[in-house]
Amino acid sequence: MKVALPELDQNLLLAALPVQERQRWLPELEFVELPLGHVLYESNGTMTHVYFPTTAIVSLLYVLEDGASAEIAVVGNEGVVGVSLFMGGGSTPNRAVVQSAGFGFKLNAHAMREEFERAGPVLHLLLRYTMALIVQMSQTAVCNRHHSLDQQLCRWLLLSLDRLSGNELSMTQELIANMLGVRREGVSESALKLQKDGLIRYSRGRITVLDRPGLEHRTCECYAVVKAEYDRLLPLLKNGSFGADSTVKN
Amino acid sequence: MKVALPELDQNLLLAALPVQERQRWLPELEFVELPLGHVLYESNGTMTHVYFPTTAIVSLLYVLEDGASAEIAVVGNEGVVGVSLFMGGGSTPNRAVVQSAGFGFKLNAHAMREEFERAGPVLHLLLRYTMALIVQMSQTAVCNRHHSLDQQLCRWLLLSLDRLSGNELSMTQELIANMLGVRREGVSESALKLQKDGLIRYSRGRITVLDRPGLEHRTCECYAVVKAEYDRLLPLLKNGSFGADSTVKN
DNA sequence: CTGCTTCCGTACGGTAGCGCACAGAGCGAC
DNA sequence: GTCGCTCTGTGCGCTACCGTACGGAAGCAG
Repeated sequence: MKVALPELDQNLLLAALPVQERQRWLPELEFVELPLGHVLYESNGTMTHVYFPTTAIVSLLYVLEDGASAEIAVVGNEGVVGVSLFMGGGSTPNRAVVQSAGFGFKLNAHAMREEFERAGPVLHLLLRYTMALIVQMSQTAVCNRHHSLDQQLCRWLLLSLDRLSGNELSMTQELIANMLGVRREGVSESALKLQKDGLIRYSRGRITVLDRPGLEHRTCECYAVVKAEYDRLLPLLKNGSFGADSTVKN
Repeated sequence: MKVALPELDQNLLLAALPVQERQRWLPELEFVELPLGHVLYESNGTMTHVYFPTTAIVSLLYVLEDGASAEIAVVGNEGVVGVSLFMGGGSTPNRAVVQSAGFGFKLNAHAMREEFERAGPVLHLLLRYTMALIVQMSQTAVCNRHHSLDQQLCRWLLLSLDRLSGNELSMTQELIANMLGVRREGVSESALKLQKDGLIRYSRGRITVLDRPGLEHRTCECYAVVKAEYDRLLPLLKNGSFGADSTVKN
């Protein structure tokens, strides 16, 4: 019973797989490097695989006709990139791009669909994750409407931080601006405020978070809502009894 | 074989049900009136039913702590309200409120889940619809970020129009403002521009659309993208062969 | 007709973020 | 070193939208 591959458990969805499914998937899963900026899917492009990030973070970006962009949601080791493969349709008008370099597993579309069709615990797991993703998207929509750049930057930093180990992220202001759909100069100003107040340290694409509670205090409610919803929908335990009792009440 | 109930076919999802499922659902479906302003779900509230609007339009609103709000998505006769019932979780941080009075069917949670568990064609139908909903949400997010109120108003009018028969909608500027998450005065100004240019006529909560192509010309790309995606994912034919061949390629 | 309520038009100062332009600072290449 | 590139700070006018306030118009009730 070779259920080795310790990297597997770094992705919470993979970690939650029941033993049987895990066995089935093992030969199909491919451990890949996900370098910064790598585009997993282009908007409306064909999707040949789904990705389960372990240490990487992937942004779902919407790119408008004029080139302007905005982040719709972010996926890290808690999730999977490419839900439309099993949800149906097979493509979305989004671009999926690696926001923070790292690794992950990829699984080919066929295997994914086949597993999904079994309608077993994996289906429910994936659907519940998708539900969490929906919540994140809708929160992004209101946040874009109502909250200040200062608040959104904090939210973004926290969301990224949650998906990384350590308290440092490498990210230029230019890239953050693309994600948030704002000007680089705006990010510069907001980041300076945070730096002046000792919450972060910033230098040429390296951000060190010094005061996480401080960030949480400054951000809008959106961060907490999204986090709470992920925790509620995906109460993933590393000891992995998740697949067994997979139906959330209500 | 009593597959009567002509109202059933007014909701495209119900219309697309294979005969067998239709028979099973009939005794469970309840035809209800959905008056303007009626709240189907409160944020994070328990959901006892899902709703299939026929002539009504339902808005999924996010209401912030300070009372500000924004529309996340809109559901009419093409869809179903309450996806989190089958997706998992059973609640969302959204409020579902009737934006345009009309009718619809409601189905209790138990029946819904039971059907979903059968993992038949209905599951795929619902998931594909959910995918379309996701696209709408993400489009809303970018639109909120990048497009002008003028454009968004046009988009909103068109989305509503698509879900109604006729070219008239009854809607105060106050309500539209709540949906778009802007000031009423802003809506007033934008609507006036449209009126001056002869695209709509507005009077005390009644909007008559005079020049639909004109609206389409003024709106942002978001409207077309969402519409195209709905058409792609839910190519529903009224002659209802949809359930039979329910797997979209790719 | 009178009065009340709802809905809509308008005005005005305030501000967050944009577009643009440019200067300095860190860092690697040579 | 020094050149060149990337990344970051800063300034300035501009626009869209906000908050607030008020007046008028349409419609309903008596």
